[in-house]
Amino acid sequence: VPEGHTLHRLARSLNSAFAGQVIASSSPQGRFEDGAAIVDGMRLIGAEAWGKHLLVGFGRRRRTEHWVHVHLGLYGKFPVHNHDDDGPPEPRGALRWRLETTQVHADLRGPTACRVIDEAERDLLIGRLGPDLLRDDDEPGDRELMWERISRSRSPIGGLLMDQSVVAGVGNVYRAEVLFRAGIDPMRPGRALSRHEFDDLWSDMRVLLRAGLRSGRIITTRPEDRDQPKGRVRREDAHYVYRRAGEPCRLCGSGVSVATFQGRNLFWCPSCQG
DNA sequence: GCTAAATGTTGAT
DNA sequence: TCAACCTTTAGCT
Repeated sequence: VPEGHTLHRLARSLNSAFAGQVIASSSPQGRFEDGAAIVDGMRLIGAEAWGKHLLVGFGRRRRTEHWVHVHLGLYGKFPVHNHDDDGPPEPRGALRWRLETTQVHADLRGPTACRVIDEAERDLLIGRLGPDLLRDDDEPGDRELMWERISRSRSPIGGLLMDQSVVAGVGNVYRAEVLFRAGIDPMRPGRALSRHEFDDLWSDMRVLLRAGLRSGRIITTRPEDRDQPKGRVRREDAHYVYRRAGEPCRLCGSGVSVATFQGRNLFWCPSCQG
């Protein structure tokens, strides 16, 4: 479930559960033993998301002394649970990192990255990421930077949107859906986009990401394009092209295509995306 | 009940 | 190009 919106939601839920609290930290699985021990007994100062990366700050007082960098990868999970006076349940399976207070615990499983870093490494990480459209501290210059990057590139726009140094937080679902909504062929070189097309793409990406942040789901279809326009959006109604290979396009009825591009499945409608 | 594939990235070959 | 990460779900039996 992890595109950018998931990580921002995770940062929120970690903050409401732990921010300002002294926490116990452990690695039942053992693969994060040393790191978990460093922040054990420290105060969790705050969690923040940058694209698909999560940074959790710890310190003895108010100042952050260590960051834990977490990346969920394809199927990592980091759910927060309440528990009663008996404490959290006995760890089961591969539990990389557990954070706990007397009331709540959070269990991290299956991450691609989980390591303790310092301020300099954090700056390095953030520095290699493109603008994150879900952060409210983004500057107008970010958009220009992204336009420069795209308008100078011969690479397909479908690849550029997945490049975290071009834009942070967009994944395979948003990539496919935002290009469909814009009517742009994923294989079109970045430099072949007009400024107008880019601006529309940028705005729509922001709209879709923010909707995902609000609802916790990636829903990109307009009600009138769904098979069932009313009520809760069913999973099979949520997207225009993502994972709909062979099915009829919601707009033109012709078959949705799929191809492997850079090791990932790319979905698009050849007739709507010119 | 079992298998394959998945919203991602890194590092080795 | 591929294995690793090791969870969850869809689809098939």
